[in-house]
Amino acid sequence: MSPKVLCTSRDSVTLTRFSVRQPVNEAGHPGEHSPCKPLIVIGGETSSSKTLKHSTRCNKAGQRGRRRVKANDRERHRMHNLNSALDALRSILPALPDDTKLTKIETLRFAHNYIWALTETLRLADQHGHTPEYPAVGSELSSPTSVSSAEWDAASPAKSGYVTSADFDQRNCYTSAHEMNCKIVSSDQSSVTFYFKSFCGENYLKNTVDL
DNA sequence: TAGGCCATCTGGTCCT
DNA sequence: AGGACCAGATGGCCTA
Repeated sequence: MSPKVLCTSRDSVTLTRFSVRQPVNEAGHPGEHSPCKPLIVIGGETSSSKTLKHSTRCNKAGQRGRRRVKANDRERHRMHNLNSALDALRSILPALPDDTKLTKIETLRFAHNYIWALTETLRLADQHGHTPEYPAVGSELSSPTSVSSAEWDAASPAKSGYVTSADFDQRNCYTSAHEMNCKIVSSDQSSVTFYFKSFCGENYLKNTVDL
């Protein structure tokens, strides 16, 4: 499952696996508009307006239809912005080995785990008396390597300063539905190695950060 | 073919 | 009144 970028619609990205649907009117026929900007006219029936009452009703329906079209456009735009933000989040997460694109929920969970792992790394660095050195803006973070589920299961958390994500959540009065998604497996004066679940299939990742 | 994921439409609610 | 946000419904595409 690796959709490819097809086209941009305003500030958004459209994916080939999700062809932009033509709007379907009440008769079920697709519209004739540009694929990147579906338009649906609702309540815009034309009438010979035999009576003022009928005309008023049609005008109200037409106004309602125009409002609905505008609202649809705003909603589309809003969701595109949301997707852009998710893409931005994906772009700063470590690349997966097979370059698989994370789904929305996977992206959020992966980010949660990754932030936790990095937070723990900083905490351990501080514990060892290091001053964290942040990479220059635009520089690449080290990419994690793939870990088998067996290796994940076998990995023992580091004894020194080890904290589970569940502990982390408790310290912050959170409850976590998914515990133990990260493991600090080793830490010494010079580096911290952690495993974390990517939430993409059965992928487990390993990363070592130099202190 | 079923299930997952997604984009879009839609009506409701809240806020300015 | 109009915009932002949200959740439900719908239907298309893809994969196992």
